[in-house]
Amino acid sequence: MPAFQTSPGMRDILPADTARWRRLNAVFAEIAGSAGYGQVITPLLEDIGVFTRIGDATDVVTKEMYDFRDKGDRHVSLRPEMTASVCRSFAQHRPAALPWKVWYTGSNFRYEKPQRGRFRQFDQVGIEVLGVDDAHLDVEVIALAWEFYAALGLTEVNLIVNSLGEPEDRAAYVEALRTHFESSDLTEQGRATLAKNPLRVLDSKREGDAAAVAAAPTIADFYSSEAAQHFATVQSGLQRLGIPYTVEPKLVRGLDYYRRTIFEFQGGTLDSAQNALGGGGRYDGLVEALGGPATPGIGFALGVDRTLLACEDEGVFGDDTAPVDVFVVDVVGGQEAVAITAELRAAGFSADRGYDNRSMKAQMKLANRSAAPLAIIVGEEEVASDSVIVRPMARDAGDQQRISRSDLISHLKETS
RNA sequence: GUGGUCAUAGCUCAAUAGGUAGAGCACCAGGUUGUGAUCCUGGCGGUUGGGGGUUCAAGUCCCCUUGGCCACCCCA
Repeated sequence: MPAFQTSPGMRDILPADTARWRRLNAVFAEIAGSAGYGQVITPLLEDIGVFTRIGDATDVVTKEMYDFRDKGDRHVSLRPEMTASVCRSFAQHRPAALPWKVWYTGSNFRYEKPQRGRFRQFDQVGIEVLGVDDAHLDVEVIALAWEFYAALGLTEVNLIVNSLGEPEDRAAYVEALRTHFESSDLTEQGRATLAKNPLRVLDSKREGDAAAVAAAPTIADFYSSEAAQHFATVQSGLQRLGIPYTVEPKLVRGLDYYRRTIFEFQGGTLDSAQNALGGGGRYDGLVEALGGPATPGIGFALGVDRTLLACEDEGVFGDDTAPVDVFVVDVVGGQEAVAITAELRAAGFSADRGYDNRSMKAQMKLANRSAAPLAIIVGEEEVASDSVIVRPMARDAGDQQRISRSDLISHLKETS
């Protein structure tokens, strides 16, 4: 066992996997960029107040934050999510041109018990839009996430939407829920949840709570006409775009700041409890809570790790390896390889080489393992005749050739 | 945080009722003078996650601890 290993819930992403990470991020950046979103990069560390504004009924804030006092005695926390940071950034810089459309990618930290698809340091990609109340924006935001999954090649993704209504609707509904559950048969844990946040009882997976949850009042009965209209516009927009969705009246989300439209993407292939690939919603009021002007906002965050798990389940990744163009085998000391790889790279070819002056057989094995289509071989004969061997590595790629040393680059350019 | 389960070479796993650790892959070196991918031979490699206990003897039993996984919880 190694003397040191990663902390619980944290891990190294090794070269074998990072290609997928880069692809995922590249796809996301492309989609967000094509819709007029700019990237925002916010600090990993924020004043803890930025996050406590999110709400005191969510475990993310009350139990799971990596908070501590820095050397200046500031109470800070590693960010447990991105939305609050983005809203803080908006309140701090007050961009004049609205809407402010941004996307981001990065790590978040939550001190939870790790499981598959649930890490203490986990990555998200997401977007936030501040300053527009339009229900059509809700449609755009949801559609972008949908497009992203499609662009990755995922097909088993289910979109679930709901509306929490206007703040007053939501408040009235919460009271109705409280009344209902207080007179219902709930488990002990269910009662504890009820005391903190009645909405979350709807999320219970305990059998003992199932009957009470099934009999609970539904949010749809509490919508004001504005909320109902907003939600109807969102749904008709999704239909117009041909995006399949399911309305789930019992969908509630973990963070307390959501109002009106909320949505979640579930992976059809993920049978574990961690099947939420991503989610988001409207959070009008969050910027104000962070000291900014009253500003409507909406966005989503998608879990990179879970999305990658879904990609793996659906087999959307082909061969990730990106071999170099050329592998240089030098059995005359290595100086030739130094010069040749430098020339090749300067000419635009990617090139790797063998080291430690190993035997030709050993270096050829390295060349083979590198999957480079071509090997350049330099031995005594080549040095003596001022030439190199250019050897195609594939079985059916023909014979090797001896090329004049000075013609190497031009020869490769002609044949590639 | 609660409950359950697992932990053996770099990786995937073996090891009869406790008797003192093995295979495949990978890696390295050879297979008659420069050339890989197949094949053959050999080699490297583990105080069996860590600590303590029971026993003549523990990878195999007990306790503690660390970590993975699963469920609850929470959420992406």
